[in-house]
Formats: sequence, structure tokens, C-alpha cells
Amino acid sequence: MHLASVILKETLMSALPISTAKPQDATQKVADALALAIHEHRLAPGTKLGEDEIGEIYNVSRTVVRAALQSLAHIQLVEIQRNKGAFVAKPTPREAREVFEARALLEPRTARSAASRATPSDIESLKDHITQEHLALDAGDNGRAINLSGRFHIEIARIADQDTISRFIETLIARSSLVIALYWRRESALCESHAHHALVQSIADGDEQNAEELMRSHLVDLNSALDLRDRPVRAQNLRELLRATGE
Amino acid sequence: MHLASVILKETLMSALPISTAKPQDATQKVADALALAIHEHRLAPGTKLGEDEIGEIYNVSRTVVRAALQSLAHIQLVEIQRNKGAFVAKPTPREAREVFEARALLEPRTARSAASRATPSDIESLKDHITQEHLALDAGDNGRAINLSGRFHIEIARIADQDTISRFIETLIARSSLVIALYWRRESALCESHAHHALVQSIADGDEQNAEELMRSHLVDLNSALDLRDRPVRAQNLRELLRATGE
DNA sequence: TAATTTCATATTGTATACAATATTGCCCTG
DNA sequence: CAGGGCAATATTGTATACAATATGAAATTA
Repeated sequence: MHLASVILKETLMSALPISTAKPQDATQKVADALALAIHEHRLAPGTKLGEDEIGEIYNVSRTVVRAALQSLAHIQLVEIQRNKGAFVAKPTPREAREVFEARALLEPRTARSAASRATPSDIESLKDHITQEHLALDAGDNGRAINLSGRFHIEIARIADQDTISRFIETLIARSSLVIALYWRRESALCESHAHHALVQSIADGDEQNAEELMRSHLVDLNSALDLRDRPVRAQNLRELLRATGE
Repeated sequence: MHLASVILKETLMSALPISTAKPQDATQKVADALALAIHEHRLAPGTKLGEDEIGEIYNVSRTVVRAALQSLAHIQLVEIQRNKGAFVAKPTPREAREVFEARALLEPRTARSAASRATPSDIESLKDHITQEHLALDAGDNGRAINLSGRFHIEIARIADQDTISRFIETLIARSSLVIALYWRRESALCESHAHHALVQSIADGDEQNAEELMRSHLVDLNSALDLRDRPVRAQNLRELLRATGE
């Protein structure tokens, strides 16, 4: 138990430039830090997120931690069970399917819209993302690469300039990160960068039709790199594993 | 000030069968009660939602109220301004447009899906909704009618059996209620019931194409009953009105 | 009188304390 | 030794207390 606590602490502290002072919103900072850790696959689905523990790590009270966890629960990055606590969410195969179906519904249209609106600086920003993604991959930092890949999609939604739909896409991509953690087939390579590059090109060209089509096929590719067969939930620790039958 | 407090209290208490005992989740109950009041247009956009005030009304601590308000803020039914408090959200014309654009993107497909899956009991449920909507209209209870009209759309999403997209639609319909409160043209009648009836028929028939098309045109109709011209935000009280120039 | 500063009040942000529930390990029984 | 209950512990749910900020009104000055 205590060992787990130490590990969680180190995991969360590692890449955390959270100033001890809290100039603005402590809750948001904690939520962001936790979300980042989840997106980068440093916190596996199913991990228990104790309030005291997290509060101690970030030097805030449980009040703040609770608010952060509830915020993350709303976008379904964590699941809160009453009187039990918060856990990193574990999407079922069905939920995973739904996430990608929803993305398939929203993102192609969004890419089209982005192609019609993108400014030169937007294109720069997208290229930047791709560059950083490559760097992370070369450095072997898979977690960071996955996160950047997701943020690439979010950036396209931002360029499309539809706040409401952008918010939806953000939550879908957040959940996608969990889906990838659970269902990604090792065999399939991280093929993203190529598809992303082509997308940027079509957006830069203002080729709406092409952008929409490329996004659609990109999502199909992503989906086919998943293995969504029903399988006993991957347990986070031994205890859970041994209990799997009874639950 | 105190008068306003009393009015808010009576407004919220009026239709509230919240048992004093709290068998399960107090936060959820408060959030539901507030959401209902907003959906039924008993709380106008811009209304201040003070924590103490609401806590006193429902006999819960500010802790619970805050959690409820944050939950509502996440679906953008209320807006929280740091150190200022929570207010019933006031969507701008642009946000209003986006809400209906997003609905146009999601709901027709959802109606199609519902048509392909609906069971007899689903159809019953939809017809029930319409009946109640009629009753509310006949009784002159406009707020309730609007709420029921929204729930009709949510019910279709439920039947479509896509949880992820259903959640999106729920938030969109919640916000639609605010949009209607702000931008509905008095001149245009509440034409909903007719369109809803036709929709149910096509869903009952399993006519996917028709259901999708009816939903699309229904949303167009709704949209055209709005007057989204930019206008100075309707002030909630005199003070705000008089300050409008300075802000 | 109008504007502005200042101070008292009210409200929100955060921490802590207490209550309720769940978890864990022990002891007892068979 | 296995299983079940029971008590001790830990964790979450809620309320309250304190700190920080904003609000509003009186008082002062031009």
C-alpha cells in the first residue's frame, strides 16, 4: 500500500512544474496535472486516485482534489464510485467503439471546416505539433507522443472555430487515450505521423474535400489498430486480478 | 436583495419533492432541481445563484451546493466566475448558433439509428412524452412544455443506444433551453408537437431515411423560430441594465 | 453635488473537523 | 486450517471555520 503511494507520488511529481504558489486556480492545476498523467499513460486505467494521497502530493486540501476529480469524472477520464473513491476510467470495448464512432461523426466535418478557415499561423501551429510528435517518438517517449497526437486533433478543432463541437472532440480524444492504453495492438506501428502530415497539407491547401476524406480514413485506420474484443478487464494489481471472477 | 432571495427560494421550492432525508446523493439532487428550474424557465439567464442561499433552501452545506454548481457549469447551464459566483448561463448569439449547428450534426443521424432500433415500448414512451407535452401546453404551463419537448429529443437519443452521443445531445438540449429563453420569437408558435408526432410515426415504422430527414427539418424549423440578431444582453435587473454601457 | 477613497459587509475559495461508509486484519468457531 | 463475523483502520461524504476577494455604502474632497 505504502509502496503504491510512493510510486504514485513519484509518477505525478516527475514532470510537474506546479509552482507551490497558486496564483490562480488550484483545482484546475490539479485536474490538468492528473489529466496529463493519464494522457501520457503514466497512470493506467483502473488506478485508484485517493484524495488524501493526491492532496499531499500537490499540497492542497481534499476540497480542491475532490473538485478536480469531479471535473475529470465529468469528461469520463476518471470514474467516481460513491463511498469508494475515484479511479482512472476503464472504457469497455463498447464504450471504446462509441468513442470512435462519435469521432467519425464529428471530426471529418471539423477538418473540412478547418481547411476552409486555417490561417498561415494555424498551419505553422499544426506543423509544430507534428515536429514535436516526431521528437517524442524518436526519444522513445511514447506517452508524450500519444498525447501530442491527440492534441493535434484538438488543434484542428480549434482552427475550425466551433467551440461547442471542439469541447466534444476534446473529451473524445481524452477518452481515446484511455482506449489506446487498453486496446492498442502492439503489432501495429504508430502510423500517425504520416496521416497527420497529409492532413496538414490538405488543410494548408484549403482543400476541404480532401481534408474531410483524409480525416475520415485516418480515423478508420486508428480504429483498425485497436483490438476491441471483449476480454477480462486488465487488472491494475494482483488483488483485483484475483478477484476478477467474483465481480 | 432580500426580496430577491425570497423569490428565488419560493421559485425553487415550488415544485420540489426533495425529501428532507437524503437517501443517496445530495449533490445530484440539488443539481437536478436547479437544472429543472432552469429548463422550465423559472430561473432566467443571468440570475445569480448564491451558495449560501441555495444551501439554505435545500438544507445542505455549501460544499454540496458548490459541487452541484460545478456540475452544472460543466454542461454550461451555469457560468462560474472566480470569486464572483455562479450565474445561470447566458449564451451569446454565436453560442446559440453553435448549439443548433451541433444538434444538426448529431441528431438526424441519431434519429435514424433510433428508427432502426426502437422497440414497441420505446414507441410507447415517445408517445407518452408527446401526450404530456400536449397536456402541459393546454394547461398553459409553457416552461414544462419546453422541458418535455427537450426530453423528447433526449429519449430518441436514448433509444438510439449510443451513450456517448446521447450525453452530447443532452448537454446541447440543456443549452437549447437557455437559447430559447433568450432568443425565441414570440410571434412563432410552439409548433413542436406536430413535428414530434410525425417523427414518432417514422420511427415506429422503422423508416430510417424519413426519421433522419424529419429530424433535420425539425431542427431547421426550430432554428428559424429564433431571432439570433446580436443585441445587448438582456439584463437581469435594473442595476445591471444601468451599468451596461460601462462594462 | 459628483466623484473617489475607505471601510464595513457579504460572498467565495480553501482548509480542517466530524460523520458515515468501506476495507482490512484478527480472532473465534467449526 | 477454512470460513465468518467483528473490531480497528482508512477513506470518503458533509459541515463548519477561517482566509481572501469582491461588493456596497458612508464619508471626504473638489
